Formats: sequence, C-alpha cells, structure tokens
Amino acid sequence: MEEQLSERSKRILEAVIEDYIATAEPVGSRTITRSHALALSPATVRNVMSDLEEMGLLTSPHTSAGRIPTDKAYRLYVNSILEVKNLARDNREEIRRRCRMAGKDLAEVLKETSRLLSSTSSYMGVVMAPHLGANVFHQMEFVKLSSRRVLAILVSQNGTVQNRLLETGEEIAQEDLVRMANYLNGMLQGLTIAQVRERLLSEMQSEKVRYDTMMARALTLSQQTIQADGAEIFLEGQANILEQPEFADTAKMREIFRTFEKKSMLLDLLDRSLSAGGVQIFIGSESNLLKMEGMSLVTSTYMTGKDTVGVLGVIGPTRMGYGRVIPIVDYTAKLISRLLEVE
Amino acid sequence: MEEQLSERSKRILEAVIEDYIATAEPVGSRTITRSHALALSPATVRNVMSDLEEMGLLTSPHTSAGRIPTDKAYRLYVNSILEVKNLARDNREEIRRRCRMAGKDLAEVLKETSRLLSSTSSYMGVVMAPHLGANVFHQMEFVKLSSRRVLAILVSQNGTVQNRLLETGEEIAQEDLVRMANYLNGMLQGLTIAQVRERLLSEMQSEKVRYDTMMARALTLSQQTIQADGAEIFLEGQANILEQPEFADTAKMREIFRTFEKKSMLLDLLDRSLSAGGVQIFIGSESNLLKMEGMSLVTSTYMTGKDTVGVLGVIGPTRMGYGRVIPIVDYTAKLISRLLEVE
DNA sequence: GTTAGCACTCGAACTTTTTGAGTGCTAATC
DNA sequence: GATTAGCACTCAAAAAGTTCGAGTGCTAAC
Repeated sequence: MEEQLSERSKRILEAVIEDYIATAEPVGSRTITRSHALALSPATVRNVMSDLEEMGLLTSPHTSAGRIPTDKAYRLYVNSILEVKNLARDNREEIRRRCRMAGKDLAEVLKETSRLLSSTSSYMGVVMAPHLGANVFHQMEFVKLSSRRVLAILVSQNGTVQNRLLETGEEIAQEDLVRMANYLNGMLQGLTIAQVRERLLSEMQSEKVRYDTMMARALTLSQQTIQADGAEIFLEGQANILEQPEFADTAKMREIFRTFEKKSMLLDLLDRSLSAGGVQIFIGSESNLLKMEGMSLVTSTYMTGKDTVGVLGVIGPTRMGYGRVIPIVDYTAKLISRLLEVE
Repeated sequence: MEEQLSERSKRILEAVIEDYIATAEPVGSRTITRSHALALSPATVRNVMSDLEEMGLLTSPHTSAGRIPTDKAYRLYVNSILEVKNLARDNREEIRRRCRMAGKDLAEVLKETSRLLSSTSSYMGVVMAPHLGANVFHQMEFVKLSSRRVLAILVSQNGTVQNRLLETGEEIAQEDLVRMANYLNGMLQGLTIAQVRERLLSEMQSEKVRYDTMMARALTLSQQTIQADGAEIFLEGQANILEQPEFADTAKMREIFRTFEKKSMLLDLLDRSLSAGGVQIFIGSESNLLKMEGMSLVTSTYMTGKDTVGVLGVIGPTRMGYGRVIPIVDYTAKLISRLLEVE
C-alpha cells in the first residue's frame, strides 16, 4: 500500500487531476506537457502515466482516450499533494457580508448558510443542525389555544425553539398550564435535552407523581413535546449540480435527486463527520454508500454553544475544486460558530 | 372567439389530448382511429384535425408528424370536455391515511402535505402557508437567553409560531420582559397580525409612550418580532418532474430548477389563486410568466382558521393528467382544512 | 533515462441511407 | 354533401457507413 511516488510522478498526477477538474475530459500526455511547464516530452509522461495506472491511480475509459484519476488518486491528492490556499480576500468579504443575519432564528440562519455555501462553491451546500439532544434546556411554555388544544414551546439556551401542537384529553385551565410549566422549568433547569428526556421518564415512574394527576399530566405533555429529534438538514443549490457535465445524463440526475430527497443517507454521512471535527473529506466510493458514486463531500463542524456541534459542508462531483472548496467550508464554519456563539 | 365545435370535433380533440397526455408523442390520425372507438376512417379524422389546427387548437411540430394540443386546447379541454371523476377509493384512503399528522406543528404539516401531493400526483407538490397577516394574534412571549439576547415568540390562534432572536441594546430584566409581554398581550388581544402591525406603529407615535421607556422598548421589540412576512412555500417532489420526457433536456431542467429556487415567481402565481378560491388551473403560457412555459399548475385553497387562507396544488407539465390531479388537489385541500380547523 | 517515430485503436462527429408514420389532395363511394 | 380509399410526398429518427484525430504502446535511436 505504501506507494513510493517520485516527486516527478506526483507533479504529473497533480497535473492530470487539475486538468481533469478543469475540463471534465480525460487528459492525455500531450495536453499535460503543453499546459503544465514540465520539461518532459509526451512520451516520458506517457510512461509515467502508465506506471500511475498500474498503481490504480489512473484509469482510461478506453484504449485511445486520455486518463482519468481514480478515487484513490483524489485521496492521495487531497492528503499529500494539494496545498490549501487561503481564501481569496473577495470570497472572504462576500462570505462575511452574507453572514450578517441579525434577528433571524437559528433555522433561518442555517438555511441561509447552506445557500451561501452553495453559491460560493457553486456546488450544493449542506448544513445539519445540531442534534437537539446536546442543547441545554432553557424554558418550557404551554399556551392554550382552544378548549383541548395546547401549544407546547421548548426553548433551548442557544435560541432553538421547538414547538408542538398537543391535543389534550380534557380541558386544562390556563393557570394550571402555567403552574405545570413553572414546575417543569424548575426541575429541568440546566439539563441537556437528552438528560431532560431521561429525567422525565424516571420522574413518571416515581411514586409521588403517580397520585398527582396534574403532575402526571405535565410530564406527559412535556414528554410529547420533546419526542422528535430528527436532526434537520438544509440542502441548497441542487440546481448547481445540474451544471456539472458528469450528470448531464437524466437517469443519473434523477438517481441523485431521489437520494437527496430522502435525507437519511446524508444524515448518516454527516453524523460520521460530527465526531471527528475539523475539515473532513469524503471521496465518492469511500463512503460505502454506493449512491455517492461520483460525488464528494467536504465538511467541517461548527458550534452553536459550548457542546452543541453541527456539521456543514459542500457536496459536489468527485472532480471538485478541492483547493477552492476546502477553505470556503473551513472559513464559513468558523464564521458561523462565531456568529452563533452564546454571548 | 366563440368557436362552435361539433360534438364529433370535441371527441376527436379529446382523443388527441388524452393520447398525448399518455404518450408525450405527437398523435396522428391513425393512432386515434385505432385506440378510440370512433367509427371513422383516418382520412375523416385528418380533415377534422386540420380544422382544429386552423382554430389554433392543435399544431404539428413538422409536416410529417402527428399533432400536439396547444395551451388553448388544454384550456378548452379542462373547461368543457373533461369530466372530473371522483377520486378512486384507494387514493382517498392513502391521502387520508397520510393525513394523520397529530402533534406536528403547522410548518411540518404543510411540508408533509406538499410531499403527499407530490407523491400521489407524481408531479411536484406545492403548499403556500397562509399569509401571517390574516392570522389572529394570540399571545406574545419574551424569553431572556443571555444578558443581551432575547427570544421573542409570537403565537397565533391557529397554532402558528413565529420566533425571532433579538439583540437588545442593554440588558432587560426577565420580570420586565414578562411585564412587557403582559401589557402587549392585553393590548393586542383578538387582533389580526396585520392589525397588530398597524396598532404597534400608531402606539409608538402616541404621547404617553414617548415618555415611558419600558413601553417604548416593548413596542420596539414586538415590532421587530412581527416584521417578516415572507409567506412560506413548501415545494416537494422536484425529482418527479425529472421523469417527464419533455424535460429530458438538461438545459430546460436547469432553467426550471433555477426558477423554483427563487420562490418569488411561484408566490405571485399562488397569490393570484388565493383570492379566487376553489380549484383553479393555470395552463402554461396563460400565466404570462414566460418561465412557466410547458408547465401547468392546479391549485385549491385551504383554511387554517376562519379567515386564514392558504393555497396548495400540483405543478406538472402542461401535458398533465388533469382528470386525475384535479380531484387529488381538491380532496387534499378539503382534508387539510378539516385537519387544521380550530376546534 | 529520455525521446522521436510509427503503427494501431477507437470514440466522436459527420454523412448517407433507409424506414415509416404522417400528411394533403383527389377521385370514387355511400 | 359527407366519407373514405388511394397515392404521392415529406421529413424526423434510426441505422449504417465514413472520416478524423487524440491518444496509446512499443521500438529503436539518442
């Protein structure tokens, strides 16, 4: 596995990859000698390319075409050839400008961020909201809407609001609702949502509650409120990937769109980068999600509070401008973390 | 304009349209005589089709191809030929089953509805949330998150929740926030959001407020909360229209996706059907939104309360199964209205 | 080790041919 | 007079055939 690549081979591989990224066409030996100032003849390059093919870094779609980098080549490129530049001032400016999103609630900010990622990268932007579970409970509220409908509102310390319409079996007076909320707010102060969930369950078992209908009711209501935790995903800029020549084929397109419509697969992938932190790169087939064939994902984590971590990133074709995308993702993640910092 | 169409011509036009809807191919005289049991020879049908072409109801893409219905023909078809069947029991069942969305908040319900429309029609589903302005104010709440960040929550009678993070210039004590909320809740009881907006403005002018900093602050905060009114649109099932052969061309696809990414154009169109009520049909070019070329929109209105009206519908190619889609839209709208009824 | 030279390959692009669904018109038929 | 059979004509799409050129691998010379 430990391929010893000479400096020259690396330069040539780099050239192939960069040409391919730019043109999406198989690249041949002549093209390289012309565009990249290597003092080598096409024939020599050909020999080297032949070696690279042997190593599984290049393939040719057919005998008389140029060569295409494999996923393995991209990996190598990303890990040890690519030098990540700093973000151009223009880009930095633009990102920063568009990050002024005062007054919007978290969901809106994240959606806007996803859009931002998509438009600056010109691929798809994706942002996963932090798992609710890590949020810190702040307050709970019950609002009576009509005789048997109650709106429950759950506020976390980082400003996330979760609300849920509940049908109560029988009418509950507004004063009782307030009392319930107070009771719960006292009990749950400072816990994370995950802890809240446990606490509510254990509380419901306890003796003293069993004989106090109001408390029982309060617990039931709050339990219902807190149930759902489908981490939200904001995926924007799908139209961008229609632009990519490798997806010109309608059937492939459809496949991709269908895949992203059910967001579960994406969730898996994003969850995985959650634990690692920092910028991460998933290249095509590596993420044994066959569906991702031909696509790569560049992610970074961001924070909305001390312990609440989300993931954002860019999805594009494997043949993606990594050198450009990586700093975009990185910078955006940092900026958003700062923006959402709990002061 | 008042074309007098013989019964026979109508039958033939109907046949052309239905064949075209089924196959997306230009239909010729022979095809019709074969599939639709008209006791006529191809030659006769040809003559009639020629007349229909004269009237601007059919066109042929080129001399030696069959004919295609024009938008005008679709209009005629929808208005006076098509008989809208009742929804098949299966479909009704499915829609009803998927409408069990207890406990979800309004946004989720509407999104799910959009998805439902898309999957039962196999085109795109679209749901526009009612304009906030028509909602009836129910309650407002300020939650202090940190020293200078306040979360404002606005609850409407129909269960819509609007929330907004506000940065306050200086720290405000939680008790003051509660007092402010109480004051506002008293003042704004029973008004619609639109009225609330006016009221707040006029109140801010008034003498007595000018000297009461706390009231002034309360008004400012609530004003900020209520600002945004970008009617939300839920558009689902884009992948479905990739299936339609008329959009196989990538360039066209991209155009469409871009159009729907900015939702403003759609908003216009939906707003228009808002006032009319009942099932409405927009056919391609009629809605002088050039972008809609080749697409039709079937809408109906639904209600989330006495006065809050939203629009939902299906977007598909002009060549859409109107007979199937219309009852789907109609039935779904009714069901959702019932579901969201304020008891 | 590098390079020039050359025969060979094979998809893409362009032409040409074939095919067949469809038309419009005219004259015969009901 | 409306309907239909017959026939010449049209034209896009599919199939078959050409040409072109970028690219390769190999060998022999530098």
